[in-house]
Formats: sequence, C-alpha cells, structure tokens
Amino acid sequence: MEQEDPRTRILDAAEELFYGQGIQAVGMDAVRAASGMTMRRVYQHFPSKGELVEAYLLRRDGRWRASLAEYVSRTGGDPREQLLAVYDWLGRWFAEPGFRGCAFVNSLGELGAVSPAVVAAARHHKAEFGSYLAGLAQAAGAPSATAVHLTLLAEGSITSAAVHGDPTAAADAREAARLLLAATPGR
Amino acid sequence: MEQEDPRTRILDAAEELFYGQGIQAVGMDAVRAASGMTMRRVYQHFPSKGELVEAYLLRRDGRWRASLAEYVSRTGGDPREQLLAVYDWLGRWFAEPGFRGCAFVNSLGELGAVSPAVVAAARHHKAEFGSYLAGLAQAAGAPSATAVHLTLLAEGSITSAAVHGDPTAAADAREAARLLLAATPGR
DNA sequence: CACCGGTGAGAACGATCGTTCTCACTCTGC
DNA sequence: GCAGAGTGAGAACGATCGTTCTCACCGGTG
Repeated sequence: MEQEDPRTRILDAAEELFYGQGIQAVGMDAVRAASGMTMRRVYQHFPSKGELVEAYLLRRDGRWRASLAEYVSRTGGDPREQLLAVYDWLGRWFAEPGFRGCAFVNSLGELGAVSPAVVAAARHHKAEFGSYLAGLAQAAGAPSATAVHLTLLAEGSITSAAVHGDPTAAADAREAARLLLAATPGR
Repeated sequence: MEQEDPRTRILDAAEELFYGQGIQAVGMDAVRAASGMTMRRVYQHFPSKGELVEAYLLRRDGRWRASLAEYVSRTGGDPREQLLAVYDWLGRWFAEPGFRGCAFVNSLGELGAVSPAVVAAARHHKAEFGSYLAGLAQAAGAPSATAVHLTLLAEGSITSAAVHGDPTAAADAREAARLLLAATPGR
C-alpha cells in the first residue's frame, strides 16, 4: 500500500503539512521527508513550491466539494433537507481531528497579497461552493437571496469553528438556516 | 505631526505591513524602514517579532471593537436597528481600500499552528465580538440563539467580502439578520 | 565488457530572515 | 574639558529556505 504513484504521495504529504502548519511554515525538505522521496523527484513533479501549492489547493477543492456533494446526495429526497444536510456535513468536518478551518481562507490570508494564483484558487473554491448551494436552494424553491444567506451562514460557521475549536457552530448555522428557509415562501 | 511616540510609530508601521502583506511575509527590517527608525530602537520597544505581533493584534482588537461600538451607539435608539447597524459598519469596513479580511483569522491561519499567543488573541477577539452582539441582542429582546446566528452571519460576510473582494456581503448579511430577527418573538 | 542516461542521497548555493554587534558620534554631569 | 552612557547607521551572524549541483551507483544496450 506504499506503492502509490509519486505525484499522489507528494501531494498527500504536502496537503497534510500545508493545511496543518501553514504553507510558509513548511519547507520543501519537510514535504520531501514526509513523502519519503528524494529532492530530485519532488522537483521533477513540481518544478517549484508555488506549483505544488497550486496543485494542493486544486486537488483539495475537488475533494472537498465532491465529499460534500456525495454526502448531501445520499440524504433523503426533500431538497430542503438536502440544504440542511450541508451543515451536517460541515459539522462532521469540524469534528475531524486536525481541523484547522478552510484551507483556502488560510492560504489566502497567508499568501493572498503576494500570489495571484492563491487568490484565484480561493475565489474559485468559494464561488463553486456558492453555486452549489444556489443550486440546492433553487431545487428547494427558495429565492436566490436565501442561497446567499445560507452561504454566509456556512462560511461563518467554518470560521467560528476554526477560531474556537468548537464544532457546534455547524448546528447553530443549521438552525439559522432552517429559520431562514421557514421564513421564506416555499416553491 | 511626525513626532509621535516611537512605540506608536512602530505599531502603525507593523499594522499596515502585517495586515496588508501577512506577518511572515514582512521582515523586521521592513517594519524598521516603514517606521523610520533604527533597528536598535525597534528591538528596544519590542524585544522580538513575536511580541510585536502580539502588540499589533492586541491594539487592533481594541481599535476595531471600539470603532464598531462607537458607530453602533451613534445609531438611533431602537436596539433592533443597532443590531442591524453592525452590518452597516461592516460594509463600510469592507469598502475601505486595502481591506483584506479579518486580521485575526488571517494571522490564525498563518501562525495558529505554531503560536499559542496568536490563537489566544484570535479567540479573544471573536469571543468579545460575540459577547458584544449578544448584549445588543439581549437589549433587543432576541433570544441568545439568535445572537449566535447573527454572529455567524457577520463572520461569514467578513470571509466572503475578503475572498471575493465584494463589500455587498455586508448588505446580504444584514438582510439575513433582519429576517432572522423578524422571525423571532420580540421582547 | 564498455558505455550512458537516469537515480538516490545529500551537500552546496545564494537569498533572506530574526537578532545582535561594532563603532563612530553625541550628549550630559562634573 | 572630559569620561561615560547612550544613540544612529548599518554590518555581521547564524539559521533556514527554495533550488540546484555533485557524484557514486545502477540498469540496460552496443
């Protein structure tokens, strides 16, 4: 099981280190050591740290949204319940060991002023998340403004959980979302 | 007007640089140059970069919350309007040039894994903000759960405005807050 | 066998960082 | 006038980083 392809091993190591400790705090040598490779091989697959960071963010975005969508789609059919399931998924995420907030927000705060690629990755990630929620909201017959409100609640719960280390922010956001949906005309 | 006390000048320079570019991206020499001082003087007032970072966060927390409280207290008496005025103040903040999100969230993402002092500063800042909103909500006769919901909306709008560079997140959060308050029994 | 492109392991390089030190100079008190 | 404490200006130091280079070694091909 140690025989995965090198690119994946490097990305796995980079993701754990970058997310867990911050990008600037992790040197390329730490990535090399954690991936059990030689320096030559690392730079062979990612010719600079910047490109490794981009690849890390890109892969994480895909995984994150796929995991969310898969969880939500597994939920019973009612679109309104699917919307609320988003917050259940967030709550599970918050409770994972090593949870340290949104990787894109973190990297944006760290490198946003200096790396346009990081800014683009963060915007893309958040825009896609917003679109996903907008799609669910439309299916539930909620106005598009409500989708924006639900996005803000989700975003706020991520930040709150990260700062206070308290996963209950997800349940709070879920309750607020439920109230907003109830205050709004159904389809 | 150039004759402020050295500590203030250093903190002013540090705040602009740390907030605008990230803490790790700014070297002590940049702080020295921006404050127009000598290295000896900088280290005379802040014996390490870590202590300068702490002082920067501490002072920013006080200023930020004082500015918010002052703006809100200037608003007409209705407590419910005061609560909504919080989002107006956020909208003005978001529209300021150089806005780059919450300094505490940014520094937490950058240094949270390595600096307990930064974690403590961020938690304190967010806890105080939450308490402030809880006080306003109580005055408005809203249940304490509603205060939590309003906090999540505010937090989410900060993140959203930072990521997308779009100050309208404040107005969206305000509208969501208004709906939540309307859906809730008054005093 | 001799050759050669590629690898592993890690040293080396140049830049940058946080922090301290040097040294000439300037005040102040006697 | 002069010793001595403190300052300005910046060089120096040791550590660390991203990246590249060295070099002994290995496998396959003529």
